[in-house]
Amino acid sequence: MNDRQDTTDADGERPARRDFIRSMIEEDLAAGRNGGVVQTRFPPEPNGYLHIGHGKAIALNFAIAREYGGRCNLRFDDTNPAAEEDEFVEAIQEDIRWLGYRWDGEVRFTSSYFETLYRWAEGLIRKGVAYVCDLSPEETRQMRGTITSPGQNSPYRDRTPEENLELFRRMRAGEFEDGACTLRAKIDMASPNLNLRDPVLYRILRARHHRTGDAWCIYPMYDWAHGQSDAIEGVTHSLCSLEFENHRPLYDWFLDHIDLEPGAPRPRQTEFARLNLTYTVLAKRQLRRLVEEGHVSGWDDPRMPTIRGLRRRGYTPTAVRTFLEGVGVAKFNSTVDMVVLENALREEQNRLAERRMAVLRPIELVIENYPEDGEEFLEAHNNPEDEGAGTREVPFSRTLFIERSDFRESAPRKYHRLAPGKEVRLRYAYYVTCTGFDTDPETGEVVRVRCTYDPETRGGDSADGRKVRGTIHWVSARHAFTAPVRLYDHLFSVPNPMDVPEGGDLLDHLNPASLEVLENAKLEPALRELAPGTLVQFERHGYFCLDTVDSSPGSPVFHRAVALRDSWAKLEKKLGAKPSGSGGAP
RNA sequence: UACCCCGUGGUGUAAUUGGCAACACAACUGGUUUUGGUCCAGUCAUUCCAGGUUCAAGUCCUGGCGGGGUAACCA
Repeated sequence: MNDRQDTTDADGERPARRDFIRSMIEEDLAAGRNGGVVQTRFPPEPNGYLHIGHGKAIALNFAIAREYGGRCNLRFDDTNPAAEEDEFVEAIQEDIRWLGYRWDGEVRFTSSYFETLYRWAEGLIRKGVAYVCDLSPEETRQMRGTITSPGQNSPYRDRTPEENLELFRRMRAGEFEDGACTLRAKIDMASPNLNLRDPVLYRILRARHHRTGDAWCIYPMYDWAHGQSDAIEGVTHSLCSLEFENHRPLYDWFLDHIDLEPGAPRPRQTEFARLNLTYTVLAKRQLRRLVEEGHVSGWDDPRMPTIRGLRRRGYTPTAVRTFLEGVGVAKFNSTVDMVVLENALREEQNRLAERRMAVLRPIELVIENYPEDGEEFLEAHNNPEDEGAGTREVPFSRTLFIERSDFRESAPRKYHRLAPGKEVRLRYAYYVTCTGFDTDPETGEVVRVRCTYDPETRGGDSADGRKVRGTIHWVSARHAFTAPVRLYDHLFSVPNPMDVPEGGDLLDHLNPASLEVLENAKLEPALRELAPGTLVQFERHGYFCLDTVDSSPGSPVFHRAVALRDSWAKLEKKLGAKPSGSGGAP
């Protein structure tokens, strides 16, 4: 678990880019703070699956530790047994490892520090800065005041340390009902920072904890547990998201009031903006809703922004990391365009993925001058970007399938594909010229395209040097196999789904076309041997893989991880948008 | 209505800490191309506004304006 040998990145490299956090760390280093040590941590609560937003925090913490020769712990912040489960402890570790990050030493748990935390709490009581309060949750809330008005002191605020100590021990011993009392810090009920209005340190809660079982019936609150756990682990830089900014004074207050080892590093909290992505949501609550209400197939649905969803979708750890480490970090709440994530995959896979031919929406193409029973095998490059990927043989015959969209009864302007009288290249095969097409007498729909081929152009080159503008992909009807192919699109149809008009619902923005299943895709034979999860490029379409969940031997299911850029679609849209009067052919 | 944080191209981040606003993505032009992919070249910002300090301000000061966060015995 703590091995580092398969960490993909080299250790100790200085960051190529600087941000306010790295600048601060370098300042600390220059000033000789913390004895030149940099230590971070990733502190998830084990109450759900990780998503790409967590990925940003993971990448930040682990990358910083790596860059400065420091350490990064994985610590489960398990202080609320009512919400946490072992299942998530396992899943979270798996996801972090999949991303390619390795934490230092053993996995940590805040629950391992319960005893130390408890002792420190008694210390606060002895110093007279913590007290047992018998107010009910509702009373506590009411007396805290509001955002614009100060709170009032609890009537239990002035109990003596002796009395508090006894009460606190009885709390731990289980002598009081759940919710009967709390331990609170005695700070300032009039503070403009609500977090300093005598925050609760411990509540009584009889719930079975996933690690400590029934050993405790009092549990520390986040604020009390977090900074102290950082201190215990020697964390120097405690990075968290912006909403904890107002907690920082409390974080520091606790550190000031416990008895830290002299000379021990004092952790410092620094906040950064969490990741937002267009066309999706990154809030645990919303994601859970999508799963529970069945709008997706589960936490690993390829449309989900969860780490598991991305993995199943076909994203590679390096592509995700490239994205994560490239988005930068700042204190400004921003939203990164989903295309940046997609682009990271495309860019990587352009170099790596082998090419195959797949016809997603087939229409028959008959080569009238090709021998009825003819068959030959043509050589195709597996990856034009990588000579080392070699070549393969693709079967060719008289009847092929081509994309429906590669034929038009009459060619619009700038359309370089098949239309009556037009010549195109069949990739790695021959030039063909369209001679006609057949339609269904009932519907008028084109059911077959006819053409003749030029035998002199075998392989896709003509000796006379004539140019064809279009190259289309194809599969041999006799040799191809049929399989379902799923096309995924954004889960939501608007860039910011959280922007819901009054009375509306987030789900109003769900994209009804986020999943399209093509049941009749025709695939070249080489695709039969594709390993599950491996990405290949379907030429002219995008990067696809065999679904790891829904495929079974003999019945493969393919899906698209990300589409190729499609500048024709863009052009066509633009041409179509032009008023018909102005753009007509001469 | 209180307190805290933040405002740099369409988007996300830079700017040697006061010295010609840079990189990536997107968009748009053009070129190459047996993927309308890739690749190559080019275009795209008076740094939220108004004052002030300075030879010089994205950076420092003042005041506005705008956005976000905060009132769990959640994290």
